[in-house]
Amino acid sequence: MSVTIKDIAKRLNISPSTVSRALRDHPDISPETKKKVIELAEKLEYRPNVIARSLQTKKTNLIGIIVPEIKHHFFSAAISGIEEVAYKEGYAIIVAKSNEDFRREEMNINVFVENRVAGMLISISETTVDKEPFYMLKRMGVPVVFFDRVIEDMDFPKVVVDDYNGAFKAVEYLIKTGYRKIAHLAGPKFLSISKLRLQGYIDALKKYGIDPDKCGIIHGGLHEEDGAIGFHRLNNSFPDVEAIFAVNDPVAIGACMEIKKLGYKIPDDIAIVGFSNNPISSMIEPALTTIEQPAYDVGKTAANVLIDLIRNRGREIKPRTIVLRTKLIVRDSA
Amino acid sequence: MSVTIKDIAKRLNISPSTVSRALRDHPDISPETKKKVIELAEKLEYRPNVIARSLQTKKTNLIGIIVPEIKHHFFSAAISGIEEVAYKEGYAIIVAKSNEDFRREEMNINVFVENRVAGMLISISETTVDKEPFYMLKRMGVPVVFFDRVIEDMDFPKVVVDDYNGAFKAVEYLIKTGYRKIAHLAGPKFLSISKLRLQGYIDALKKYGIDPDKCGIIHGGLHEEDGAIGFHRLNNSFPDVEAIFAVNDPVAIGACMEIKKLGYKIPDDIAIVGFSNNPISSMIEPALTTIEQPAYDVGKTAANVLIDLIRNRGREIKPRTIVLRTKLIVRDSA
DNA sequence: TAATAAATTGCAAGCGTTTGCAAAGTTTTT
DNA sequence: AAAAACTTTGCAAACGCTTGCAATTTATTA
Repeated sequence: MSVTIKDIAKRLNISPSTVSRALRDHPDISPETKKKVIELAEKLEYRPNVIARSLQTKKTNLIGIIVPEIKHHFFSAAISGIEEVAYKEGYAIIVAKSNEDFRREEMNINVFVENRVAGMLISISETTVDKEPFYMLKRMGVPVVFFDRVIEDMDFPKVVVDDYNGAFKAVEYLIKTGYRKIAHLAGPKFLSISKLRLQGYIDALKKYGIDPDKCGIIHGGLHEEDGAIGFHRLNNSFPDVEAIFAVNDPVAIGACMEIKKLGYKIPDDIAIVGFSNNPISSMIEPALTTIEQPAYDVGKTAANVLIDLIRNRGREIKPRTIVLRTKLIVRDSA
Repeated sequence: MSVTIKDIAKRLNISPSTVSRALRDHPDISPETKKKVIELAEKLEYRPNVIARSLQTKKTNLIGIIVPEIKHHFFSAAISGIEEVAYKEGYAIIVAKSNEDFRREEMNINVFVENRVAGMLISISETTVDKEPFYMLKRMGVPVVFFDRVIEDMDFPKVVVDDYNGAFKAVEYLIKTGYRKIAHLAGPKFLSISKLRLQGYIDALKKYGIDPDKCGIIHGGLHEEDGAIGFHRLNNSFPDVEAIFAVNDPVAIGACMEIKKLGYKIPDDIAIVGFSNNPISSMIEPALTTIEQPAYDVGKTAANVLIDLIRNRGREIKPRTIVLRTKLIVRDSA
C-alpha cells in the first residue's frame, strides 16, 4: 500500500541502505544521490515508518502521561506544558487517565510498557497504595518522572509545587489578617499534596501559638462537592470557625457555595483561602484568595527532566525533586 | 535487555511460533504447552512488544488527536471522553495541540502519519485554510473524524454540536424575554462554529422581524480578552444595544467583566447569553445564561465513529455528520 | 606507475512479531 | 493394517527499517 524505502531503491536502481542514509542526510552519501532520492521520495509521498525504525533502533519518540483526570484544569494545563516541550524535542505524547483508580493506572502503565514508550510522566491516583507497578518500571529500567502527585519514597525524579510553603503562606496570611480559629478542609489522607498542605497549615498555626487540634481539620476529597460536605461537617463540629484554608480551589469554591447558601457572608462571617488558582477563582463572587500553582510550568519542567533522563540513560543521574514556587494571590475572600 | 518470545522459546525448547500462539491463546496449541508458556512468561515478566507486532500486522492501537489547545475546558473534556472509549476499545490516544497554528497542525498530522496511527480525531485550528494536508490523509486512506471544528466540505465524518440551533434558541430566548437590539460577539469568520452560530443568530432575529444589520455584529477571537475588546467596539458603534449573544462563554465572560467595569448592570442595562456552559459560567456573578454543549459526549461519539471506521475499513461507510443536541441553560445574566 | 587513502555504495543480518504451510505425531475410520 | 483425519508443532519468510563491514570506485601520494 504505502511507499517504502525499498520502492524508492528499486526505482532508482540503488540499494535500500543508500536510500535510508540519503534520507537521513548521512555524510557518506554523495550529493547527487541524495538529491535523486529526496526528490523521488517527495514525488511518491514517502513517509518514513516510525514503527519499523523503532523496532530496529529500540527507541521510540513516545512519552506516556498518566493523570487521574484529563479535564481538571491543573492536569490539562500540565499536559499542555508537557506537550509543548515534547513537541519541540521531537516527542509525541500519549495520555491516559486513571479516573483515580489504581487498577486502571496499572493497566495504563502496562500498555505504555508494551508500547515501549521512551519514558513516562505520572501523577498518581488518589487510591494508589500498591507500589509494585512502579517497582516493575524500575526493574524494566523505564525512565519515569512523577509530577504533582508523587510517591515520596520512590527514587524517581519528582516535580512538585511547594505545597508546604504555599499552605504555610496561606495560613500565615490568615493569621496576620487577624483570624485565629482557622479550620482546614483537607484532601485524601495519603496523597502527598494533602499531607504537605496539611503540614504547612499545622506548622503555620503552631508558629503563632495556635493549637491546630482546636481548629478543625476535616478530611475529604478534592472536588466541589467535597467542599460543600466538608463545610457542613465543619459547621457542626466547630461552629465558631472564623476562617478556612481549603486543600484546593474546587473544595474552596464548594465550601463558598455552601457558606453563601447558609446565609453567611464571605469574608465577614467566614474567610476562605483556596489553593491552585484555577481560572475560575478570580471570577466567582467574592473572588477567591488562593495560592497560585504553576500547572503549565510543572508540566514543562517535568517533561524537561524526563527528556534529560531519557537522553542520559547509562550515565547515572541522581533522582532529584524539583519544587516550583507557589505564590499567594490575595483577592476578596480573605 | 528485555525478554522476547525467542527467549521463552529457547528455554522451553519449542519454537517461537508456538510461543506466540500460546500467548495469544490460539486453539491449535495444546493446553499443556500453553500453561508452560504462560507460566514462564509471567516468571520472566515478558511484555509483548507492540511495536514488532504492529510492524507485522500493519495495525496500531493508536488514535491521534489534534486540538487547538489542550487546556481549554471544551477540548480537555472532549479528550477525556475520547480516552474513555479508546481505553475500553483497546486503543491508546496520542494527543497534540496546534496552538491555533495551521503549520503546527500540519506537522502534527505528519507525525501521526509516520507513527501509522489507526485513525485521527481532529478539531481544526482557527487559521486552517489550506486543505492539502487533509487531502493527503484521504489519499493515504487514513481514517479521520472531525469534531467540533470541522472543514465542512470534506467528506470525513463529523461530530458537532448543534451550533445553529443553540444560537437560534439563545437569541429567540432573548427576543421572547423582550429584548430587540441584540448584538452578537462573533468568532473567527471562517470557523464552522462561528459561521453556524452567527447564522442561527441572524435567522432568529429575522424570524421575529428584526433587522440584524442594525444590531451590531462584531467579529473577534474566542477568548476572554476578545470579549472585552468586542464589547468596547460594540459600545462605540452601537451604544443602544440591549442584549448580547456571545459566540462562547469565555467571550461572554470577558464582555461581562468589561460591562461591569464600565458601570453597567447585568442584566438590567445589558443582558448577555454565552455558549458552551463552561463550569465557570455558573459561578460568576451574575451566573451566565448559556447554551450547554456536551463536550464529553462529543468526544465519546467522535471516538466511537472513528473506531467504527477503523474496524470497517474496506466496507465503504458513508461519511455522515452527527449533530449533538444543545440546551438552553437559563441563569441570571439574561 | 604502483601503492595508499578517501569517498561512495551495497550486502546481509537483525530488530520481535505473526502466519501460511509443511511436517510430525495421534487418533479415528474403514 | 492401512488410510484418512485430526491435533500439535516447527520452518521460514515477511513487516520496513538500520548498520557494521566489505566491496567498489575514485582521488592522492610516494
